[in-house]
Amino acid sequence: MATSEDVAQLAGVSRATVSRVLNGSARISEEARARVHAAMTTLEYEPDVVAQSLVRRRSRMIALSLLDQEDGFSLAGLGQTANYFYIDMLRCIEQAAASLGYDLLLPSRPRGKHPENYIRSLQMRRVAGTIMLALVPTDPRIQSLLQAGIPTVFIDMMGQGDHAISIRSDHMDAARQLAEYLLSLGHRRIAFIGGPTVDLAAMERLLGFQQALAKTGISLDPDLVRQSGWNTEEAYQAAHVLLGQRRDFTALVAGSDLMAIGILRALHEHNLQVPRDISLTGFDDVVLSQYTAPPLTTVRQDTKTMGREAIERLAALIEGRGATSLVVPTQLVIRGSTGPV
Amino acid sequence: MATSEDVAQLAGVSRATVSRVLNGSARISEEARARVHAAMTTLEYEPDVVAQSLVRRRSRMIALSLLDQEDGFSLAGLGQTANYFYIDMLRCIEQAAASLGYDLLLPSRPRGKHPENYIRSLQMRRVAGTIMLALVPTDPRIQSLLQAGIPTVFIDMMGQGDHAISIRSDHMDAARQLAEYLLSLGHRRIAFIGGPTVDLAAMERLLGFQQALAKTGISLDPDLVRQSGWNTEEAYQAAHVLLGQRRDFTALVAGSDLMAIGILRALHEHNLQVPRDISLTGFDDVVLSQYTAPPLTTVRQDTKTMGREAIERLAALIEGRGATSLVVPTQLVIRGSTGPV
DNA sequence: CTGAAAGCGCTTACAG
DNA sequence: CTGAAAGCGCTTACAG
Repeated sequence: MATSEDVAQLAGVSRATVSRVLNGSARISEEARARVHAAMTTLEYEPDVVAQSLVRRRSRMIALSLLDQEDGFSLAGLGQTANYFYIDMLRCIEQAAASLGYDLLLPSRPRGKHPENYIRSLQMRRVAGTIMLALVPTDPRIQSLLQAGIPTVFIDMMGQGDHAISIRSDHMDAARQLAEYLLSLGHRRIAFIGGPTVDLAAMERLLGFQQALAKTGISLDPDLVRQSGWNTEEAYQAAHVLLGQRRDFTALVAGSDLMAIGILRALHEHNLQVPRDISLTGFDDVVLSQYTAPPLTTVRQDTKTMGREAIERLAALIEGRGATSLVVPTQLVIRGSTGPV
Repeated sequence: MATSEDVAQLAGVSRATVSRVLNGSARISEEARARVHAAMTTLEYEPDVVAQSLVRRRSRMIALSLLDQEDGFSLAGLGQTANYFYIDMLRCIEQAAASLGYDLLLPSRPRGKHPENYIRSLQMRRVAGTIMLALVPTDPRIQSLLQAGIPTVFIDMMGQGDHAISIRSDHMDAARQLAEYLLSLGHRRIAFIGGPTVDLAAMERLLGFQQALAKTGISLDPDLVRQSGWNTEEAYQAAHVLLGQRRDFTALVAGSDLMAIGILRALHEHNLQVPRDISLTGFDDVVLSQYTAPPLTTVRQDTKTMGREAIERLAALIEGRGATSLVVPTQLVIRGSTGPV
């Protein structure tokens, strides 16, 4: 593999000059630039990113931290139904990162969970920035990260600082769209099985829903509002409990699509047909929600925009251009799981 | 952040000595070792992995390449139902990598798809090895990788060389277990909607199934054997076509759990009840297959073992200890989607 | 516009 | 057992 020295020799210039054309420095004669370019192509030269990282004190890697409330691994939670949504998010992030020439890194963290160790390991790896996805808001690493000044984008959670912004869906508005749609179908007694309300997104969805109903003078029966974990299993059980006690509602709003899948099964087992007996809605619009029976009415999070904006704004932060937080709109998707009363 | 120079000064030794105790060299006096260790802890020293990579010409990063027949991105395919299985695989890989102190890298590949570029970018990043997951066997990068001598583990596909091994499930035996179970329930006319037979795993599953039936003197009706893409949608459609033509079977074997989910919906739409009218089986045992109605009988791939062995054997390859390919057993999981004739 | 030199933080023969 | 020195492949003031 050719080095900048090889290129310099072939082009008859110094390594400094090679470096300058490589980095697009202005003060280079056209002639030198041409010779260097020629040499680079004949030698198939590609700069050594490790050496660059060492001297620049910064790599072109973005660290990914996600979902690790559970056991400290980034991908660990992905297999759980609670997090299927984030898979979509991840692919959009990867795509955006690649188009800006950033690698994605899943750092191993052998030395315990002290947040300082986490930060140090990021610094030692010279990561340019980090994307934090779906962490619990109390994760101690968040504070350390904000203090360390590593450029950071939080997705789906709050968090700001000089070098940090956040990107989230407009959960309240999403819930409003769903509520208005159900109201338009004539539903008045509506049950709600949401995610854990310690989770901001879950809380916002509940609030948005309540407020939209209130606007029409309808209030949610507190006993018809339940919560469960984000995963399919817990939602399934919560639905069972609810159905054991109450049946006097015509629509049921689930906190997420994957929760809706569990709830669908519970309804099924209670011999309730969807949407004939009960209308059911999800949240997120994961791919799978097209394949339930019936397919789910839900509200789509715009993962593509979120991923692209996350990387672009992170790049701006890295390059010192500054960036602001963003709230991304959602879109109602009507399918077969909802119908008129 | 402290450097080895700082440690050396505080401990009253040279950087060479610091480096030696860091790397566990034998020829170090107990006293020097103790002083260096003391200095390292008071300074909270951690070696700079970038500098190490540069001089050792090798990092502690393992590159991940997966699923990118589609558009060149590693995570792109994960969101599709066809690949939900690999999410499980990934988390097991990450866990194993972390426990051996390897980072995982998702390299961006801006410069087109030439396999040489791919290899060069891995070399420039000094990756220690690569894990290849679920690529199509004709992917040109595979050959280049084998030639370049970068330690590689192929998961779920063949491929061997001096520095490469493969790890796969025993698909034929998995299909045999399924066949024998269905036979024991009294099924004789069985339909099969498998994955694309250009895919080795799909082919092996079909063969294993056929052979197990043949042992009992039963042959699969060729017209009852169909194939579709691995995803939910295509399987759904294939099932529709099949059910439009034939109904004279009592069991249907799907090529994967996610395919089974699509097929389940088609059966539903044809007013066929599972398992009363037709028994249905999946493959893989993804988390979701517990939550279909009814839950799926399937055969579990041991992702945990596969992930752990992949990383451990890759580490062996990296360290020049050598390693051999591995076939991992599967396990029948009986749930509600199958019943007696 | 361009080159010589120093330096990024480590490791590793080479001597002793 | 240990240190001085060279080197990994780049970038960047500093001069000119």
